[in-house]
Amino acid sequence: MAATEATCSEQGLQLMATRRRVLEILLEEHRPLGAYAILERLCEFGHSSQPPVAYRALDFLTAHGFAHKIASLNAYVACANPAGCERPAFLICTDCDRVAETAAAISAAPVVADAARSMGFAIKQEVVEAQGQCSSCVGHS
Amino acid sequence: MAATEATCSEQGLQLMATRRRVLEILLEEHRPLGAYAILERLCEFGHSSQPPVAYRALDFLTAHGFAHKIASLNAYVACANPAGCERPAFLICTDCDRVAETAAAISAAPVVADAARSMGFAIKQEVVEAQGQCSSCVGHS
DNA sequence: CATGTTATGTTATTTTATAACATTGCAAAG
DNA sequence: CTTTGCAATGTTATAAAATAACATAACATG
Repeated sequence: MAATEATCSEQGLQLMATRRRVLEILLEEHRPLGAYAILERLCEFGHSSQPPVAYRALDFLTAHGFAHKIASLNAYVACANPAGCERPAFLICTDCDRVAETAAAISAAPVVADAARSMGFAIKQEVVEAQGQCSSCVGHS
Repeated sequence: MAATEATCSEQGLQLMATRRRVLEILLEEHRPLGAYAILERLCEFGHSSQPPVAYRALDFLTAHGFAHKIASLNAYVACANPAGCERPAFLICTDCDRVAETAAAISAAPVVADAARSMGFAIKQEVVEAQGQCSSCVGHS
């Protein structure tokens, strides 16, 4: 949160009330939240409850790397390392729904990087999400 | 297609009319198609046009590896290598929308694999999707 | 204070996906 | 054969996720 505020004032970004509140909501949970779940929470705090409210805040947060969208869940999480976050990868526990963020890159996967290079494909952005069981859930079923 | 038929009879899977038709539709395109685009095509061939029709066929095809869902697009593509497909990765061209499939695995990315191992996270399934420009589109804008 | 830009509010709609229940077709057990 | 049980479809309705489009407010700054 502090890191985010710092980055914002550095870069002249406006961390407005709604955006800040959405980020707080995401930080309070350690799990991915759907846009509509966020919206519900938002309107408990007196904000309007129309979808664009949530989506705009999420657009802002994800555009600047303060939060990430988990494509395979259609859900959002706060960034674990807003200061130095590039090409994040996610480990999603299918039992407890918690998500761990780790620095990565497909580029770190020689197989894919090589394939891309040999086809002349220029990678701009990556989605790397692994689903499985976290250490707490591994034994339990 | 032949490979798919072979696999089906081997494993006692039923490649029914709708499922076959959906696979053909996906094979004809080299691009990912949304479920509703598929549905439109389907009903041109006399099938019912209710969403579950498409989704059921897609569930079947993806469950058995004959097709894949591209999570970052909410769209579906035929598998490029139904015979030996495991842990596919996708290179998605944002200009021409074409998708190349390549064999991969996060496990192939030491950074992520190590992170998972050190946290005791057991990876079951992976989503690896890169967006960028394919060789034909790289110069053109 | 006029002006342009950035952020919000609001209404409506589109796109994606699933729940739930009824029906059909067919193969294997009786 | 027939019945019984499963797998696949048909159908209606709804949920869930996302965006379009237009109106309004807030506010720095020239």
